[in-house]
This record gives sequence, C-alpha cells and structure tokens, in this order.
Amino acid sequence: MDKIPEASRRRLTLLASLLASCKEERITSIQMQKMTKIDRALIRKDISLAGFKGGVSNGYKTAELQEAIRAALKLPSLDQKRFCCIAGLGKLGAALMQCGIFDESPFKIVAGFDSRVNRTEVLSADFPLYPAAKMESVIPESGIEFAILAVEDDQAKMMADRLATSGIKGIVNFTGQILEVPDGVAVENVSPLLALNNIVAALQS
Amino acid sequence: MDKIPEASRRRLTLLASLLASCKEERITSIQMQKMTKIDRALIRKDISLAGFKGGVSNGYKTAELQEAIRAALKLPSLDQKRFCCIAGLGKLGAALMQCGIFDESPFKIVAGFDSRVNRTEVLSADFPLYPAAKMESVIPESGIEFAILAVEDDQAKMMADRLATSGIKGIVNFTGQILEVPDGVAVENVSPLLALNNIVAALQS
DNA sequence: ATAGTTTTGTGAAATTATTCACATAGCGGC
DNA sequence: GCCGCTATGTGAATAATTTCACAAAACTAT
Repeated sequence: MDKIPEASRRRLTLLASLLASCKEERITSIQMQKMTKIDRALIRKDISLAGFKGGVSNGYKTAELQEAIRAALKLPSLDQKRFCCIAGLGKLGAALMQCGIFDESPFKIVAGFDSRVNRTEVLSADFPLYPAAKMESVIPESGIEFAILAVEDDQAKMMADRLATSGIKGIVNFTGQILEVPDGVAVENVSPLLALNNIVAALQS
Repeated sequence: MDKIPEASRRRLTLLASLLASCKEERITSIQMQKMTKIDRALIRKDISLAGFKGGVSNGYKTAELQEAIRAALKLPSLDQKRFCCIAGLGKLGAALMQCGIFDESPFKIVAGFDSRVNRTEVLSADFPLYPAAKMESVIPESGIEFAILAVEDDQAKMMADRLATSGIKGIVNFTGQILEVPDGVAVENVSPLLALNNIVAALQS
C-alpha cells in the first residue's frame, strides 16, 4: 500500500467513477473491462495495488470496492467537502458555475474571480464573486484548494501564476495554454481542443 | 515511423499544443521540460519517435518541430477543418458552442443537438440546432466526425450509443459517466469532477 | 455434499518505457 | 579558424508495467 504509480492511479479514479454510477450490487473485472477497455488482469492488479482483496467468484461488491479505491487514493467524500474556485467568468466559466455539476460531489465552489469587474457584478451565484485582485487574499482565507481555470488563453499564464502564488494546490485547465506551475501544484488539462487532438491522434493507430 | 505508443502520443499532442502558443523562434528540450514536467531525454526520444531530426545546439525551430509533430500524429490543420457537433445544449453545451474556443482551430462545430425541443428553438448559433431525433440522419449527411457530449449524466449512455450508431469517431465526454462505446470510437474524458479527483489522487504521492 | 463454473489474486515471464551517458554537431566569441 | 559551450540523437542499461497462466476460493445446481 506504498505509492501507487500514476498510470494505476488514473485507472483507479476511472474505476471509482464507474463504480459511483453503477447500480448493480456486484461487478466483475470482465464487466469493468467492457466499460473501460482496460484489460481485466490489469484491473485486478490495480485493485490489488489499492490494497483491496474482497473479490469472489462472482466479482466484487460494488460499494465495497468503490470505498476501498476512494480510501486508497484518499479521494474526498461528500461529508468532507473540498473547496474550489472558478477563475474566469466568461461564457464557459459562468456555465460551469451555474450548471450544477458539482452539486452532488465532494467539491464545492465557494468563489468566482474575473479581472473584468462588470462580470462579477452582472453575474450572480450562490457564492461570492470577486475581482481578480482579491484572489491572493480570498483564496487562503476561504481555504480554497483547487481552481477551475476558464479564462481566455491570453490571460491563462498570468492567472495560473497568481493561483499558484495564492496557494492553490491543483488547477483544472480549460484553456488551450500549457501552464508552467511550481512543484506541488497539479494541473489537469481538459481543454476540448487538446482532447480532440488526442482523439484524432488515437484514431490513426 | 511505425506506430507511436499511446503515452508518447499524448506527450506529443501536449508538445504540439505548447509549440502552437510559443512565440520564440527556437525551443530546447530543457525549456519544454520546464513547461511540461516531462523529462528532457524523454522529450527528445518522443520527437525522435515522431521522425524529426532537426534539432541543433540551440534547440529546435519551433515552427518546424510543431509541423513535424502535427504531421506524425496526423493532426488536422486549419486548411482541412474537421466537423464536430455538440450533443446537449444545457448551460455547459450552450457555453461551449458560444464561447469561440474552436474559432481559430482546425475543428468546426457544424451542428448542435438536444432532446428538449425548446432548447433548440430558444438558442441560436451560426450553425443549425436540431432535436436529438435528427442525429442519426444529420451526422452522416454533414460529415460530422466528432462530438462534444455535454448532456445530463442520466442521458449520457443513451446519447453515446446514438452518437456511435450515427458514425461518430470520437467523443469528448464532459459528463460524469464512463461511456461504453464500440471499438473504433475514441472517448476522451474531460469531466471536471474526474479531473479534480485525479488532482487529489496526484497530490497524495 | 459434490461436480462444474466462474472469477479472483498473484508469482513469473514478457514486454515496454524511461533514464543514462556520451559521441556528434552547431553556434558564438576571440 | 579554433576553442569552449550547449544541446541533440541514440545505443545500452535500467526500471516499470503489462500480460500470462494457474492454484485457490466461492458460488450454482443437482
């Protein structure tokens, strides 16, 4: 149960997500392979890496396995919400904050930031919106750990720097820019453009 | 120049994206390492895998390297646009179609779909919006290859099935559901929730 | 029970990926 | 043109991941 390698971690978070929306009481490595395209022997190895041993001849108990993976990866649960902010309240940022995607999740948006004052005034949310100048004070004071970055590309670098300076531990990057961040800050690139390029590249093989 | 392994491909698309927004004329593996956190020896190996040999003592020519990577991965360029659609015109889908993120890209949104007729009537875009029932006919007829899936979670499975049936080759999945798709259809999961979980898991190590 | 399936958990083997290390080559200054 | 610096390109070494294959365990049905 030492350190789980990155590739396994990513597969395990995917499995956790799969299990979260699985309605069956039990699930086998074969079924998980069908959903995720991950080889079933590898799935079993990953589960074993996560320190779980509960499988039997008709598979794993869904709830038990999910809980084990969440524990191994130290994923947050609904009763210990982790605070996030949205940086950039353009069309995309505004939609992300309003679309309710985080409602049932262990993550809670507690602030929004934009460098254009009129965005923070025009929009409304059930958490406060601040001008970007307040980032450095609001983020540490509110215990915000993670940021959704949805600014225009030309502001991405600057905003990422400021988020890092403010003590943010992870950035979900919706911009098309690759962010250079200090060690200890994790970046997850979810730009639709990058995703499409990855798809095109994958189809070639 | 045979087949590039998936891990290398992903690093190369990242490099391509980095190069696309790099204003310098030349770039070295050391600078790329600083931006991407990929070891510079590995970056050189990947570039070599892509079949490029142009580096010299002061690095690679940015434009040349970018072009070589795009060619090796067969990434689309601005003069051969690839057609996409958006499935799900809720807050997030509508924002994605309006926020202009694809404007300067080789991808072009040419249709939007939603199962709620009033969404397709209320919203407007510079491409047509259709009720979901039209998917199976519009997608093949318009030459649409890729889809952005931004429906509610409870419709994700059904919509993914229908997209696959309609001949879609790749899905950028914004939903929290893991999609089971036929072979030959690529899925890229960009759910912000999955991204946040990956970040939390990464920070543990 | 018992026999027949099914699926896990895991060492060992095979494969793949990454890092090392260095010969080679371009560039800049003198 | 020559010397020192810097960075590439790449075999060889190392490390890691994935696949294989099978004994052990647990269900099912009779």
